Amino acid sequence: MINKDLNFLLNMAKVQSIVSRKFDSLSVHGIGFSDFMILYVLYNAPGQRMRRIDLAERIGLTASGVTRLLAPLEKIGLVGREVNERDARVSYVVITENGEKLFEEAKVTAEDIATTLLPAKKGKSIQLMTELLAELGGNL
Amino acid sequence: MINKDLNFLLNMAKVQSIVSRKFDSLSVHGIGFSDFMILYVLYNAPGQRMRRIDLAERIGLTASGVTRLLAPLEKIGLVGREVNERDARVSYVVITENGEKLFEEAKVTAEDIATTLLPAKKGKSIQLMTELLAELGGNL
DNA sequence: GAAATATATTTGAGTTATCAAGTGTTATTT
DNA sequence: AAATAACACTTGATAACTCAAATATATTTC
Repeated sequence: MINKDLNFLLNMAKVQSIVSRKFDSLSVHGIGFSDFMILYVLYNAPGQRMRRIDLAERIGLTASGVTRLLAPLEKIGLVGREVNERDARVSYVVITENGEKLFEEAKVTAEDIATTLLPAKKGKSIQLMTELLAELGGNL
Repeated sequence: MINKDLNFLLNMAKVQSIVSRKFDSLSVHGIGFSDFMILYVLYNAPGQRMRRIDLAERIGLTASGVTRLLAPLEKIGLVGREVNERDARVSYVVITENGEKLFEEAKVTAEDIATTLLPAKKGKSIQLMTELLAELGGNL
């Protein structure tokens, strides 16, 4: 009916839709899936800081999307903003202490949800899929 | 840093984001990714028709989302609406002749894009991932 | 058979993203 | 050094969803 590649992409879209809805409905400590992703990346970034554009690239969104996601996170104090002395175009995003704390808590919940969602005994499949995703740009 | 299951889900989210953006920017015959999915499912449904709620379940969206996606598709004549004589709550979605025609054209483009996006030689990985996705509800 | 419950769909309000265009700054030409 | 291009980011308009509640039927229970 449809080739394997397209079939794969359609099914990935469907699964992603189901998974993200389940994640958000379990509402991991008041933040959404993308917010969690941002905190995760910042938490592990050298100096806990990144340029907005690099952050966007890293999580697979556009710069615009990142600007809009960060605004509320900044407002509730999970991230902060720092200028670059050498280049006034750049403004770094920094994870705050509160952001780190919240991430550490949310991480536990998120891992739980992930493990619940994924069928056990699929360790090897997950490994393979993670490798394939990495080749598709999923190198978070 | 983070367990394998969660890492997998984060990477899937990222890849999905990249893929769907690429798909939509190539604008497959004026319809979006989800629209394409709807036409695909209807095209292959017995009688080319489905209840809205079954369609929603099938593509991994909510009934509400389906209602909103169908409205413009109906307006441009790619799908139609039919009542169920036995149950007045139900209204079937039917793919129209124009809808079928457009799907057949869009399918070619979509398959091309999918194949371009996925690295060649990954036949076996795709197979495995498709199987795992099926276990996660990705049985389109 | 009336009342309570369940089901299919739509709607109102809000969220999370997009693209294209705008702003301000830096780097590169010429 | 003035003009041009490139870059980082934000903003306005819009799309594609979500959830919770509303509407309109059907089905079950008593």
